[in-house]
Amino acid sequence: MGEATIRDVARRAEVSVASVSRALNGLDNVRAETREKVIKAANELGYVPHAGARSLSLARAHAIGVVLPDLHGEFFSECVRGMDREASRRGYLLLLSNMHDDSDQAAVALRTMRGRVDGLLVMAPHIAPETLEQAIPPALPSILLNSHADLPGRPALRFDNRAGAEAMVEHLVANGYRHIVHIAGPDGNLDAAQRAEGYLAVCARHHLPPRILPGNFNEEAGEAAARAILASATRTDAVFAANDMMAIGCLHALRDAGTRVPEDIAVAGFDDVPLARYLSLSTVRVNIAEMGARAVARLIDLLEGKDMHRASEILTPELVMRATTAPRTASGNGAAHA
Amino acid sequence: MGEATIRDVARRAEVSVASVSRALNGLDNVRAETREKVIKAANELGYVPHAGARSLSLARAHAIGVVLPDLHGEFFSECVRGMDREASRRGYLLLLSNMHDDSDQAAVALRTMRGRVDGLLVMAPHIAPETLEQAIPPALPSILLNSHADLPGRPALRFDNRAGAEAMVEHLVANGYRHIVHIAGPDGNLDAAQRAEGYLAVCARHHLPPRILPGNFNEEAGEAAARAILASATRTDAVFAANDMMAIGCLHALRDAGTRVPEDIAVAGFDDVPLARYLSLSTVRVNIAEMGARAVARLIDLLEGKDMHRASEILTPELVMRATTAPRTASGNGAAHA
DNA sequence: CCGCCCGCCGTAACCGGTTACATAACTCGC
DNA sequence: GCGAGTTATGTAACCGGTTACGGCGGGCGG
Repeated sequence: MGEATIRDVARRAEVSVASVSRALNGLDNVRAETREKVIKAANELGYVPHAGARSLSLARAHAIGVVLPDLHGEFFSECVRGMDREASRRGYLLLLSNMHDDSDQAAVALRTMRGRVDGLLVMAPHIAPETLEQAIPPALPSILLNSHADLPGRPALRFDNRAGAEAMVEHLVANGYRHIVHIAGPDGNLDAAQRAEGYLAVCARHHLPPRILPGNFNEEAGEAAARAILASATRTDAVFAANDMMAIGCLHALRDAGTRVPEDIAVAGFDDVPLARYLSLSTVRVNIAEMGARAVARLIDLLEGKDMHRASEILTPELVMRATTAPRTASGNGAAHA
Repeated sequence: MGEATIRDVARRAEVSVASVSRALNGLDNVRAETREKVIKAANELGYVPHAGARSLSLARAHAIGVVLPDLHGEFFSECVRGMDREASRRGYLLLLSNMHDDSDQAAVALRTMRGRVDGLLVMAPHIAPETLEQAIPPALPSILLNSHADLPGRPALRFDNRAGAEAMVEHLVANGYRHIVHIAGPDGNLDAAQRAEGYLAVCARHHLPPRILPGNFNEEAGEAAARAILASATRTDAVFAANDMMAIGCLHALRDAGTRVPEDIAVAGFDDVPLARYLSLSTVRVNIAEMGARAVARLIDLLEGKDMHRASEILTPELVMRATTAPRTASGNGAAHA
């Protein structure tokens, strides 16, 4: 019971606590002999410094708080993985708190971080900037991920959703598609809104009539959209969904109905979830892990005063062209592979 | 700069720090009037208690440390999600540290948790028990997840990999398959070893000749295994891979080579990753999120002295039967759906 | 009217580290 | 041989909370 404290080590090594602290932290103003005595005593006692006490007196916790919404699957784990990689490389720990949409809960999560972490990484695409602003302890350096607006003192990192969407729609146009439908993401979601913007911009540029179907990022919404498309009188030769899951739902529903993809209708998504590759779904890749790592890197730079670039940063996603948006040919150019 | 401390609040409310502490923590020995003064002052100053200091004096951090290996994708996120759900429900935070295989690094990760967390959740299927034993600070309550042996004072939680594997192989046998090959996981991985055991047990039970191909949990290993199977003279009518990713790799490679699944060769995996459903892959579902949640629940019970069940716990996985292991018929019973 | 008890509150010690400052010993130059 | 400078060490204050303990005033029983 009761781990050894620094005073136990001091007693055993017959020196003062100050010397123990100095010896173990590698300060140079201790005699080699003393240092050895201390290290010996520490080993014998199995002494491990109490990080909590340490961070209290240093006013440095060497931990960063991560507050994420309830995102699922790859997105979440990739993000955390990237963060962890960078954090552990630089000697920091991650304090994690999922917040489940509810914005009160978010506030609570943020408060409980006070005094445990040196800085915050907050991803909250669904929370209003003002709410966020007042929920974050003002003195805590923090970086916003994929959030709404910029907040005064807090740099942000986000993907250029709009550019990604534009690139994809341009790609569709270049491949000969003209009647492109967009399946939107949920209302109020920033990523979704920006992707829709990109779609609209390209439509306007090429004088194509835009057509947007509602969605919510779930597979079912994609299926529903497919049904709507098939039932509708308006001609459609390509679908650009605001995320991969909807694209996949749509893809399945279309094929089940006997529609050939891409010969009859092309389908594209956004995110490049692992599934996408298996289904040969064209999509826009956002490198989540890298975003996480960058965020951590920037936050630590900020914490350690090495903050060279103080502006917000925008990561450009990459177009991934696969079979579901193959160039349009004179007509269906061969059977779907069995 | 410099958040308000409890002494600032005390000064402003014109009471002592003790009263502030009592008032804010809801103790009953403060006059209502005093409590209000304190709360008012605290709000005006935007006071948020310093969790680090709090945990130092309470010897309670209300945080639990999670040390996970570098697992990817769903497995990781599901696990963390389950943990977080339970933890936040009970007012705890998660301190996360991925350890990247290297066992020194694991030791470091574990040490830095001292004094920050009240308990530990350790998943280390690849680290020897002795190494683990001495790396975990002895006084820190902890629960082992999917690890090798039981350690003296530390309860463990694990999946019954063996039972899951047996169930799947029995299912294959029941569906008429007799020449079943197993693609193994990486050496030294406990999950992998137990799955192989289950496979061997069923083979022995039915007097079927076992055949094991090497693997490493990656998709490529599955593809390689498929090539080996196709090239080999020995007849094979079913493949049971130690995890889904290998099963999926195998599935693709087989189909690319023109082999029909399941008519010519059935394929089964283990894990039930989301991909499995899309590919209609039969598999064994392990509810990772639940394991995470249970682990957290048990750890907190332990911490709070509510530890009723002190034994290790074993979760039984569930068989998920899909198209890739459909019952064997007289012969191929129809075209694969277009 | 006195003593006791009780409710409310403040002072100060404590959690386990770090570190400013004081001190002591020792070197060096003159 | 002595003052200045250097180096190694110890003492105690501090980080920001919690809480044991004691004081004080008021109500109450005797």
